[in-house]
Amino acid sequence: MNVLEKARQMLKAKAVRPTIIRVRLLAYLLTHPVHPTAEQIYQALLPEFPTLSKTSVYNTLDKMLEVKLVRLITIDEKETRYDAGTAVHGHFFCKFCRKITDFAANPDYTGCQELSGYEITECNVYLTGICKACLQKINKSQEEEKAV
Amino acid sequence: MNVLEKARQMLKAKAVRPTIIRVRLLAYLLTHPVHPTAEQIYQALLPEFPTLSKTSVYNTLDKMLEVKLVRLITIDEKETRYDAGTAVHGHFFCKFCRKITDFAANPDYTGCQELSGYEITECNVYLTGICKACLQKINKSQEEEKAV
DNA sequence: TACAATATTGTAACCATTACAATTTTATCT
DNA sequence: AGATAAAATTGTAATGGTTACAATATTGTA
Ligand SMILES: [Mn+2]
Ligand SMILES: [Mn+2]
Ligand SMILES: [Zn+2]
Ligand SMILES: [Zn+2]
Repeated sequence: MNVLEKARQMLKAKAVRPTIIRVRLLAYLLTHPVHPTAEQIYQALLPEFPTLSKTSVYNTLDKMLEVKLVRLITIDEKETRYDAGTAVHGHFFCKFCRKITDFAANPDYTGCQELSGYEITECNVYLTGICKACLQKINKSQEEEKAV
Repeated sequence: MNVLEKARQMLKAKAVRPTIIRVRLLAYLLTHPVHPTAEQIYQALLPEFPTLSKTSVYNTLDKMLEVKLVRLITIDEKETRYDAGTAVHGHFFCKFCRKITDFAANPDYTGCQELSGYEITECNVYLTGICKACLQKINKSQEEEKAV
């Protein structure tokens, strides 16, 4: 089953009409797990849907958020990002390249005193720092500076 | 030592000039650990500083973020909130009353494979749901509905 | 095909945040 | 104290992501 059919199935399973835009947008998220912004999604779909409006992107994302096919990533305060990854996982945000990467995280706060009696529906673990690739770049440029 | 003097000390320790606005703003955060927005901070300080500008609030907060006297809470995608709480802790966001409460959380991701070689500078654990008080309100109104 | 419900579009507005130049305050030196 | 320079604060305007809303197009059903 290709990704378009998969997206269609996922939408149907959540009783969301699998319109062409919804299917392609969800398929885009599934095949591009880089936590894109609404703007990036819009730009990516524009060639295929020349009349696409950004409002449709937001509407579609809102719909999918409602039924939990997509989750919101607010680690970058500048703009919201979206993730079709359903499995529980944490997010790391690199301050240099601004990329967001996944990592394994499955925190359990059921035993937490302060939260007893609370109903928890979403969980996000956000780490911020510098990724390996950027650290290497920084080290390299520092060495070059020393050499001069 | 009162909170103003404490705020002054904290600023000095971070080599940030303890100007009157900075001292009062930090003192406000220390005495109001409710994770206020920039707007709320501005409104709270306005009576004391009638000429206060919102730019100053943002400037002051940015300065304190730089030296880590304050941390950013991005759990509510609508607006950024600020926290002078330095100790490691998690945040719970109630979708109904929009209050953010603290809870004990000290995740350790040093052994995480995906992050080996990464430099982690910030850690945020965000939980979203419905707080105890709001759940009780909802239950009560549901009972009343039944009764009618 | 006709109809009603739903989805999509285009435009304008909203609003938190930022840019920036002008003004004021502060620290330092004579 | 007065002069000077650096830093902080202010006011205004702009930015940009997001939302409101009415008009248009598409879809499902009979
Ligand atoms: Mn992810
Ligand atoms: Mn807190
Ligand atoms: Zn990076
Ligand atoms: Zn609540």
